[in-house]
Amino acid sequence: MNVRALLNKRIGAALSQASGADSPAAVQPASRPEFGDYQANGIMGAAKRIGMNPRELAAQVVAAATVDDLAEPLEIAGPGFLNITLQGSFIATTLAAEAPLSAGINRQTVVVDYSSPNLAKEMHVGHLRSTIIGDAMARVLEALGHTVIRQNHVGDWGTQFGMLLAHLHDVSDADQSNELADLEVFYRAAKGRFDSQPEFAARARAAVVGLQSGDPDAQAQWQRFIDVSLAHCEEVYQRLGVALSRTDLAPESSYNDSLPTIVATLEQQGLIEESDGALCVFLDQFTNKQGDPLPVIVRKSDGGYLYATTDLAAILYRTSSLNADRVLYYTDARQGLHFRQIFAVASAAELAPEGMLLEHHPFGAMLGADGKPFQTRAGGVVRLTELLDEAETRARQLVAEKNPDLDEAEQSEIARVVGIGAVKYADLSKNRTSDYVFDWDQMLSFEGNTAPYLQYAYSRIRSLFRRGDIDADSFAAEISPTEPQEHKLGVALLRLPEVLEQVAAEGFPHYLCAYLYELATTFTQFYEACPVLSADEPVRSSRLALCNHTARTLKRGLGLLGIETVERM
RNA sequence: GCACCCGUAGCUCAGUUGGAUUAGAGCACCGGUCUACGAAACCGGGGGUCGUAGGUUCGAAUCCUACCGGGUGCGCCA
Repeated sequence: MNVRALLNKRIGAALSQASGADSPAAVQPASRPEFGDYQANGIMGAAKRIGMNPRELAAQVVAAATVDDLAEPLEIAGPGFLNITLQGSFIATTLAAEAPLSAGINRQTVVVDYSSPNLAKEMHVGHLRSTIIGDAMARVLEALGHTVIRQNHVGDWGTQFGMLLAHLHDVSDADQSNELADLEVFYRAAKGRFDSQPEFAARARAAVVGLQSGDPDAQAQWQRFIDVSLAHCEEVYQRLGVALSRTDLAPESSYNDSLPTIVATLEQQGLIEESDGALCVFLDQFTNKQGDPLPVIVRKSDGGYLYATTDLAAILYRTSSLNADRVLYYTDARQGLHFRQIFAVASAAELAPEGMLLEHHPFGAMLGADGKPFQTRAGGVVRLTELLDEAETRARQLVAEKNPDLDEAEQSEIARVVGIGAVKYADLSKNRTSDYVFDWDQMLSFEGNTAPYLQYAYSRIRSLFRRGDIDADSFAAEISPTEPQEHKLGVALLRLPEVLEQVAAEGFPHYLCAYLYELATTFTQFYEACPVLSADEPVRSSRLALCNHTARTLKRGLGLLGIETVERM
């Protein structure tokens, strides 16, 4: 149950009735503990609009609002705030009921376009943010009951594959597996020859033509290369715990056949102009350096198509074949203009129906501690496999330091969960729109808003149940919050649904991280103040139930971020 | 030149779409808590004219305008 939405509804209704106009109640969690659990801010604004004294209006709202089944009597405060404190019994029954997260959700079919690496090379840190953030969003949307269709729009087509195929052609069959084991090296070798050997470059271009015209040999070689590259990606996805499989693939090449149709459609609509031999769509709202209209080029002067055309084809596919209500694109911020243009063209050409939501959710760059783009010491790209290796190595050292008594296998497993979780959480916990600084020490710290801190909080609760010899899965007891820390923890536990809905609406997983961190700190405050196992019944059972609920919420929340937990660490 | 994003504590970041005469966390710094329901934790302290200057109003880190500073993008790569 979304308590915030419920309060908005109830108080909003009273406000509309009292003010005679539709006004949002603007309920949000209280900014300070002395103001209760939630506060309604909407009364001042409504009073201004109708020229009424805000405190008078507040009094009428209090009289008209029916909240006595969930809250203590509403309090008017300051210039016209309403302070809301939830009843302990409401907290208890709501937590006990455990309504599904999908309750009350207007279900949509949502396409989430994420990861989308270029298959010509190995996955590197540039792919990390899209992969992690997109995956978390897909999980959250799914948990809320939406139909989520993951789309991994991998780059498997284009001129660069010509040189890769030409180079592959020169390698004996026996050596191919070896050569392709390191795609980064392979790519550099091919690129080196392309730039320095005219004969090779010519063959590379010929290979592109062969590929595009459906030459069986070229196709077979290409397919082989793609398979190897995809296997690399899947290895990374598996290690990251990212739920992308071959069925989620929507490679660029899959749109090849529909590209001429897209251009023809645009032509029929009279949107196409020819400029220097290229077919373009000009839209007034986009201008170039000279202030002239900026084209979206959909077909090059040599007849080839571009990613703009492919993206338009993808929009058509997603609306007509996938029946998407909403499409979310997780790509870096530099592509912002591209997507604004593509969405505008799609709208002008009516490729997407009116109500369909196309949203680019951009993110900033990953920077090193020096504030410059995150690179290896040599200045090269950091491969994801290497990054994840280092995360596990560093976590392994920490585990060995902190808990040397655990056996080797368990230490390794904990290191894996903590190391990978730390990398993912560091990214997810920051506002995705800005650049972020990648800092090993910060993300692996057990202090502050980090994955290890949350995982630790979880493992402490599990430890409590072990110590008490209580089976958490079958444990059930009524929660009756009496101490302030118990009340605060109960309210925090109720907030998961409203936070998830906000994440889904705005595409910001860091809201969920902030929530989980707050939940964990609220829990430790409770845990410091309120003895559990040594308490007398029924307080003991009530507190155990709070602990159990907290552990489940932490695990569930982290799970929605794609982060695992361990029973001890 | 135009467009988009961003300037918040020494550092890394929040700030729920305009809310509460004390702008929050975590690092780092200073000082307290363990013969442990896990100290991998907790409690307290110092540290900010929210880039600058105006404006809008009961009320601004948040909205508007102009500057300053940083990042990114702007015709046949993706």
